[in-house]
Amino acid sequence: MNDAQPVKKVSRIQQRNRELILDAALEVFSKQGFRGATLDQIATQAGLSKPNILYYFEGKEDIHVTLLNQLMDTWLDPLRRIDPEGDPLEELMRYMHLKLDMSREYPRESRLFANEILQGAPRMLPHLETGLKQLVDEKAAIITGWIDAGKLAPVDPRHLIFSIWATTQHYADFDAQVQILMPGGGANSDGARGYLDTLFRKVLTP
Amino acid sequence: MNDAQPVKKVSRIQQRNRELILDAALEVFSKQGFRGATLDQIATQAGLSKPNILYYFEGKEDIHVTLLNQLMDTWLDPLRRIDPEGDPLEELMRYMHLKLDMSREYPRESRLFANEILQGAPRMLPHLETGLKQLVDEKAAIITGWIDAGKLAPVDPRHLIFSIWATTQHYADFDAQVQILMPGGGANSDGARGYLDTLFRKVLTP
Amino acid sequence: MNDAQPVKKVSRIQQRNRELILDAALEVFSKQGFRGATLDQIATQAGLSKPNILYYFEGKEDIHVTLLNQLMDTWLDPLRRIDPEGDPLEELMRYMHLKLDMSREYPRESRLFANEILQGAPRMLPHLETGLKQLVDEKAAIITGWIDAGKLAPVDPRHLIFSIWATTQHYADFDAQVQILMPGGGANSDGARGYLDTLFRKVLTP
Amino acid sequence: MNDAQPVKKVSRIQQRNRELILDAALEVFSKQGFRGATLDQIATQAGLSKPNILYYFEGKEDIHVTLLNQLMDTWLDPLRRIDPEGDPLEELMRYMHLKLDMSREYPRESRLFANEILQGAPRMLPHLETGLKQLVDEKAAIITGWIDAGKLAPVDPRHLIFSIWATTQHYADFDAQVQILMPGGGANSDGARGYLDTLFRKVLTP
DNA sequence: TATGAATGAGTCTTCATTCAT
DNA sequence: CATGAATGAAGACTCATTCAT
Repeated sequence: MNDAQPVKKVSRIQQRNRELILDAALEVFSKQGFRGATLDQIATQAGLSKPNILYYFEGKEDIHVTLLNQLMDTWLDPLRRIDPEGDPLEELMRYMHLKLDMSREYPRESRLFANEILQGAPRMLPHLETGLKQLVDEKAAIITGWIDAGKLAPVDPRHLIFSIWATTQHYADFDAQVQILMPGGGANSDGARGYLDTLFRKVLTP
Repeated sequence: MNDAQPVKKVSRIQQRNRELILDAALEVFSKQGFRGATLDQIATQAGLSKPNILYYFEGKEDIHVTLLNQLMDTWLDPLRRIDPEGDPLEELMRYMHLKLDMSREYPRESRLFANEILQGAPRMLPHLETGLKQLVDEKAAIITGWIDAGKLAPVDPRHLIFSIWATTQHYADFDAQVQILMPGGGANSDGARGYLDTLFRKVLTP
Repeated sequence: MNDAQPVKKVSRIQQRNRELILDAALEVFSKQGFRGATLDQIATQAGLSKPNILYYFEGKEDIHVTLLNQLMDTWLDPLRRIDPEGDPLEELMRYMHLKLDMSREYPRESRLFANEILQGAPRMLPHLETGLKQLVDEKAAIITGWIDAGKLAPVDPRHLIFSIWATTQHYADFDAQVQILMPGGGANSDGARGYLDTLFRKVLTP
Repeated sequence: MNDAQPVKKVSRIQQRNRELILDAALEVFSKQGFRGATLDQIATQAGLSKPNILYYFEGKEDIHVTLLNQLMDTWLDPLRRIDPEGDPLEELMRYMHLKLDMSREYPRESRLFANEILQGAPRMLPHLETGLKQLVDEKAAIITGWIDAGKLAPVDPRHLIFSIWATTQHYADFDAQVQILMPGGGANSDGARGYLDTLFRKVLTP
């Protein structure tokens, strides 16, 4: 039970440092964008030396791509979970709330993604064209089915999805603006939740 | 009547070149972000030499700030036009449609703005804190007045505004994604207009 | 007669600096090889700043390739001049002496070339496979014709050419060794000329 | 009889690893030159880790110097074997053929040596100035004696040696070029042997 | 012996900006 | 007004070598 596990120990340092680096990079990339970020900033943020960063990743781009790949999975998970067997309205409302939660909990990831799409998604096009498109097509079909069954108001499913993305991610991506414009600096963030609940419930209810 | 007017002639060239540069810079900044853009790209795009660019502007930052300043005016114009005397629902619906038009006609401006806010608005904070905040406060008060008068459904006016911004600008800022996900590459863009009209009409109708 | 020629003046600076750089690069590359040479050394040798070097050339490789391209022409010129109509023995002896002269006058070029071939000619293969091969084939045919006409002793023309190259370039490429081994430090360099004259005259005379 | 012999065992591993490293280093140095080679390449080629390489050698330079030292002995052996008592012409012809054999069998060593001399022999000057020079002087005296005895045609013995070196090593050092220029890619390598035999026999025969 | 991890000193290259005309 | 030439500062990446185990 007290077996030495030197191999795993080594692996743990690797694991730990890769995570340190990815977290630091997420911080920096999400704030500065890919071109604006420097390895120096990432290294400082991670508490490692610059060459040590390059011991764990092949280069700046490698770090960025690794982040984006990891992100896609987490990011699309709520959409994947929309259950064709569930109650249509509640499934979609739950999806919207999950997206809002993610914007609140993972604003850096949201901004990283926004940055990438804004630049034309140079490093994500393949991901979007395969994984994302397929998933959206599938879920759009489900929504259409619900509408045809009279369980939802008739709306274009893709524009519906866009509007959920746009309104929820707005609180992460445009946070600087939100903080300025909300009385009390946006501290009372439940306003958004209530408003968006009303908004989407009204548009979806048949 | 045949007086030479060198000063004005110069001024015209100046005017023209400043516009050339700003247009080129908008193109480049909106695609690459501030840090990702280079003076070389802007110069090439403008058809001018690099030192000549710096004859008209003090530096890269100066160009960027000038663009943002110019942008703010145009960008906020539709909001300013919301008429306290008009019909509440129609005023807000018109505002939303104007914003959607702007996203369609001026996507570069939208992306430039999005880039800036994403980075934390380092070069626009003053603008936001004074001009924008004041305007939003003022219009929020108007909306609140309309709600209190029973002419609109009761919604938080600021979150309403955010959702209008988010949903309309989405089509400019996340265009790369929209193009991939919409059947036919998003060519039929009237779907968005119809959907958003329904969305906001439903949430606003008392 | 004293017309100002501003355009040419500009061109002259370019011309002059490109030559400065190429000469400096020849010095450095021929001594250190491609990988061993640094832009710093070339810049110092040329009396220019490092970024200024990169104003005139696209990079280290560009300088190297430019040098090699220029070199090929000069280097093959003596071979090109072998005249099918001339006296066979004298044509070949003249060629050998020209090659020896070039080793004496342009030892840096010889070493640059030797370095490149030693590394497997990574940046010259196309040149060798087209220009050089064609030229050697052509001259080999001429030599074969002379041999068939009984005007030269029967030798393999390609190995003959190789031996001329090897023996003459040796005095440039292996100069460090020659200097050590020749009494008087190889100052009396006419020994080589006399020896090679005898060597090739004996092997070529029918 | 069952005594453990850890020291000798260790020594054997040491011996084996030093040889692995030197062979790998020869491969890499001869292809890339000293500056162009990296410890990583040598380690990979040797199948050892980089720090392990540095356990056996003090550094990159140490490996290189060790290689050159080992090389000198082997390399000069054929020259040493020229027998003052033997038949002059046959001794020298045998020497030439031995050198040609070595170029064929040990091209990496030839290139390593050529690289070093090309760079001005920075790490071999002492060797050349003592061992090599003394040996060449000695053999040159023998050749001179043979010439004075009328057993060889009168040629400068040092230039004779240079030409033997140059012509035979050419097939190793300039192999990339030879492969391109010889019909059939130089597969039929006996042409060189016959040609050089003729060449030197003619120049040496009194 | 052996190696995963780490780094200081380069090395190439980019770029906003300045110089000189 | 305009631009060819030039550069200091910074940035990504390499590599021989050292550290820690």
